[in-house]
This record gives sequence, C-alpha cells and structure tokens, in this order.
Amino acid sequence: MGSGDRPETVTIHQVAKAAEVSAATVSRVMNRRQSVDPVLARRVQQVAASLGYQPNEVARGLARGRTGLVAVIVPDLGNPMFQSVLRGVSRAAASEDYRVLVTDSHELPMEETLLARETRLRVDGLVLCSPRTHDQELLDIATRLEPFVLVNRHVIGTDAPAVSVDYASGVRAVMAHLGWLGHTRIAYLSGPVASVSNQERLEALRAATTEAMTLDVVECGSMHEDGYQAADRALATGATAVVGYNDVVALGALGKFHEIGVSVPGHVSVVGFDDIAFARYSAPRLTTVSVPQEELGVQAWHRLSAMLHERELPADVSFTPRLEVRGSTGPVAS
Amino acid sequence: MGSGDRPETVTIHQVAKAAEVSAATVSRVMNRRQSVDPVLARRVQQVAASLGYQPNEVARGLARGRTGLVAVIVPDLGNPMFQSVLRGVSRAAASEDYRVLVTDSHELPMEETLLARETRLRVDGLVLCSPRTHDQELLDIATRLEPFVLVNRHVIGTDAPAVSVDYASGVRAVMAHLGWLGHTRIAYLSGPVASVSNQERLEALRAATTEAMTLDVVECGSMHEDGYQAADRALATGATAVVGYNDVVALGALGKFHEIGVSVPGHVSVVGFDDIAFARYSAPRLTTVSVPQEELGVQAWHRLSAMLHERELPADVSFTPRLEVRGSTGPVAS
DNA sequence: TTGTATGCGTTATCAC
DNA sequence: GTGATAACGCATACAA
Repeated sequence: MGSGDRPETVTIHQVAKAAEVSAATVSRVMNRRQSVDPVLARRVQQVAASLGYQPNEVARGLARGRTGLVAVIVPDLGNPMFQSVLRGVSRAAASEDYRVLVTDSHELPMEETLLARETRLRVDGLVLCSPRTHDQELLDIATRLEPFVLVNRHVIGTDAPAVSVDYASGVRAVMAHLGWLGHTRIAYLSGPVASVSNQERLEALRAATTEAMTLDVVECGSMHEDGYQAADRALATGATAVVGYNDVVALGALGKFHEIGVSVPGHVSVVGFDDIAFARYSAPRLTTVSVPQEELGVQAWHRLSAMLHERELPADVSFTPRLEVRGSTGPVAS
Repeated sequence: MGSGDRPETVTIHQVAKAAEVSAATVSRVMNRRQSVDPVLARRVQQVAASLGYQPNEVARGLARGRTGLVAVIVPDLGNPMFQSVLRGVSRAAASEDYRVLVTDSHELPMEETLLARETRLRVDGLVLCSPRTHDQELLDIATRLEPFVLVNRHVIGTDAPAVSVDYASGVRAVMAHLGWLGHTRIAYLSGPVASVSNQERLEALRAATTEAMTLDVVECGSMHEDGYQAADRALATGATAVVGYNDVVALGALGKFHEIGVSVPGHVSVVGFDDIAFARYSAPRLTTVSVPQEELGVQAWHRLSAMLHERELPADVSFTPRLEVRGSTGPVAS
C-alpha cells in the first residue's frame, strides 16, 4: 500500500476537475494566497493530497521566471574549505526556500567559464567560489552571469558583490609567529597558478620576508598528493618552516614528513591555510590561518539574496583571519 | 566591452526573426537536427551567436519533459566518502550531458524523505546515497521517487537498482588482521543509529567475534568530533584495538589519542572504513577498509542512466572492499 | 527541408 | 473570491 498503480503524472488540472474548481484556484491554494475561501481551500488541499498532487517545479519556474535555485561553483569539491562555504550557502539559502546546485570545475579555468554559463541558465543566481578565470574573461561574461557574487576574489570593473578574506593579514601573522620562533628559512608550497588567493598569499609572504630571512617557493598545487610530493623539495631548500597553500597540502606534507621520519615541529614547522576540520585532528595538530569558511558562504548568500529580491546590497566584506597556533609549529632546531 | 546594453533575455523568436526563419528551424539548429539545410544552419548559428542567444533550459525542460538534471542525496556532504561518490556520479553523468544537483540531509532521517521528494520534482532521477530512511517509509514513497538508485543500501520490495559494498567481508578482514596481531579486546565506535551500514558492520563485527575476544560498542557518530569524544570511552573499555564506524571518526579518535599521549599503534590500534584521502596522510597512516568510492558513484550513474533511457538495467553490484593495512595497527602491547 | 500549430504545467492578468 | 485566458520559452507532430 502507499505504492500501487498511479496516474503517471497528476497536474493542476486534474486536481481542479476533481475539486470542481478552476486551475487558477488550485494554484492559489497551493501558493497559499489569502484570497481564497477557507472552506474551499481546505477542500482543494484534501483533493490535492488524496491525488498525491505535487506542483511541477519546472513549469513553475518557467511561469514565474525564477527557479528557486542558485548554484555554487567551486574549483574542487574535494576541498573541505569549499564544502564549508557550500554548506554556509546551502543553510542560508534553505531558510529562504532556495535550493543549491553545486558545480565542480576541477581546477580547470577553461571549463569554469563554460560551466558557469551553462549553469546560469538553470538557476537564478551564482556564487563563484575562488574562481580561477582571468579577470578579463570574467569581465567579458559578467553580464551573462549576473546576478552573481564572488567569494575570495575581487574583480574590478564588475559591480558584483564580493566576500573575501584578508589573507595578507593572515600571512603577516604567520610570519610574525615563525619569526618569533626563530625561523629564517621559509618554504612556501605554492598553489594552483590560476588561484588568485595563491598570488595574494605569495605576495604577502614576499612582503613580509625581512632581509634576515629567505623565502623559497616550491611548486605544489591544492591536493594532498601535491603537498606530499612537494614536501621533499621543500625540505631540500633548507627551510626550517613550510607554509602550505592550504591545509590540504600542508597535511599532505605532514604525512610525508612523518613517513620519512622528519620530526614536526622538531625538525621542521608546518603551517596551513583555512583551518579545515581535519587540521584539528592531525598529529601534530596543524597550525593554520583560520578563516570563517561557513560564514563566507552565509554572507555570500545574503548578497545574492539581496540581488535576487532587489533589496539594498550589503557592502563588500573582508574577514580578518586568525592564526590558530597548534602543534605543528615550534622553535627552530638549535 | 563585451558587456554593455542588451535585451535582458533573448529568446528563440528573436533569433528566428533576425535570421528570417521560423522558431522551429532555430530550435532544430540548436538541437543539431540533421534535417536542416547546412547553409541555413550556419546562418542561424551566426545570428544566434551574434545575439548571444542561449536556450532557456527551464523552458526546454518543460517542453521535453526532462531536465537533464539528476540529484544525489547524501547524509553528510562533509564526509569525503560521499564526496567521492558524488564525484563519480558527476563525472559519469557529465559524459552524457547530465548535470548533478547535490542535496545534504544533514543526517536527519525525517528531512531526508522530504528533501528527496522535493528534489525529485526538479530532476529526472535520484541517487540515494546511504539513505537513513526506514525501509517502510522508503517503500511508501518509492513510486514518487522513481527512477532512483540506491548506494550502500538495499531495500527489499522495490525494484530500485542498488550498488553496494560487502562491508561484512571487510569486517572479517579487519578481525582477522587484529586477531593475527593478538588483539582480543575490541571497541567499536558506532555510527549514526539510522545508518544501515553501521548495523551491517556491527553485526558482522559480532559475528566475527570469537569466544576468546570481547567486543565493546561505544556510541559515537559519523563526524570528527564524535570520534574525538568517543576515544576516551573506547579506551576505558580496556580495548587494545578501536574500530571506527568510518575514517572520519577513526581520525578523530587518532587525534584524541595523540593529544592525550596514547601511542598508536603501541598502546592501541585504530582501524577505519572507507579509505578517504586523509587516511593516507595521517600520523600514523590509518589502516582502513578501502572501498571504491568513486566507482560506486559511476556504477550508480550507469544504472540511473539505464532507467532514464529505458535501457537494459545492469544487475545489482556489490564491491568487495580491501583491507588497507597501514601504520595505525600493530601487535598488541605485551 | 521548412513553417504552422499545439502542448508542456503553472502563474498572473484580467474580467466577473 | 473565482474563473477564463494569455503568457513563459521551447520542442515537435503535422502539414506543406
């Protein structure tokens, strides 16, 4: 029971006929319009329920000109950082009855643009999370993507709202911390070339490198494996402290160090970015620049929502991250 | 440039008028029907391009009766295991021009059903990943959810295809491994009560517990924090080996053990399930039951695709996991 | 090969 | 308050 034979698809008209009212009335009832006689409304609801009627969302979308869907586009869904942002958007959007479509661009800048455009046709708005697309290209397609909001990226020329993190500030905190611990030789595990955040961190790193210090940049990437592979090379630079592009690569490096018997932080200190959940449970626990990941998503939604409903747009926001000092950093070996 | 003024939304009719053909022809061209004069087709394409026309996917969905969208519903998007399944589905679906909507039920069985139904209205089919919903309830709404495929779950009474993992086999491998190492006191960090996989593992665990062994079940959950919290209690049972419901809780426990100075595997061995990427990079590296996560997603898609196109349905498949022995397990302390 | 007409399921604008 | 009716943008029989 419960299952059984059924009309393949029950439409608003079937309900209308069964309830002996017009389709318009059924529509009003389903949308909780107040302009319907309460008694009639109840009857319609019962009929609808008994028939198992559920409005076709696609048709609604067409008729109303909005789908109730937004999309979040991320470079790598496997990164807990982006998942948190996604969760933030999802939660916030859900509270306003919006659903979230997620699209993974797999760190491919070319595809990102295509995906964004294609996705935009199915949803009411976009959240572009750390987009890898060039400024110019983003500018070129901006109008076709609107409304959208940028996370971790600022593109001059568009009036798209942006929520971001002041990574430079985080970098300064890291360098101050490492300096205090006596480190003078730093290696940076560089992220994806197309990542603007990577550029940002790198530049801040360079700016914060004093004359008494050296900074070596090691090509890396954004995944575990990248950090694992780069760990050796980082060590070869003679660095006593390794700063990872993000927590994932930092943890990858941590894994390699453990494997080859390099003590952390005894022999080398390790720092990450983002403060993903896993960073708290590694051995040693990872010192990292903590960013309010979910809040980024929430704020992104607020702005997207404002655009969707033509409300006043909150100003761009930039979060100042906090250095979370844990076990993976220590004084330089004497 | 690139941006600038333009008709808010350009429809097929505008293209038709500009190209001096009928809307039907434009439609045919956009859908690459062969029955169009090549010369005409090119003209239409150029006009469409110059106007920046892009078909409204919502309208297409309504007209064709299919959206080109499928949804994956997971209990916890934060779990790398489900992300991998999701990725598998996404990749496979993309190759057939389907897009994937992802929905997180946040481990809430009640909401899962609602979400599934609501989501189903927007997509052509569903992948239910480790659904927490009761068998009966799932049966009740099965017809409203079809077509759908189950991952990590088998519901008798539905003819929904299922792709799953033989966790019992994995459990036996774990117990054999631990037995060989001399462990006789095992603690199991139990997962969400609604998780069928958890039941499966627990039962297999009990079945594999010989008279010479004891098995203590410690209430836990599915997140890092759960494992972290449960670690103490697991230790208090006197166990020399801790089996986590999944890798995430196992890593959480690992973190706690490290924090309180309990050596792994010296004092206690730890085992997980799934073999998420992080398991390879922890210290010590986590011994775990490795399941082909992405392949689960791929196989799920194959079945969903078959249903969508009314092709012959591949038989249900059950993967036999492989025990990945790494550093977190060792001989019992003598 | 191309155009015309109709339908997809709902919402919204009108009259009543 | 309620009911026809016209969009919404596109795809597709059917006709030409």
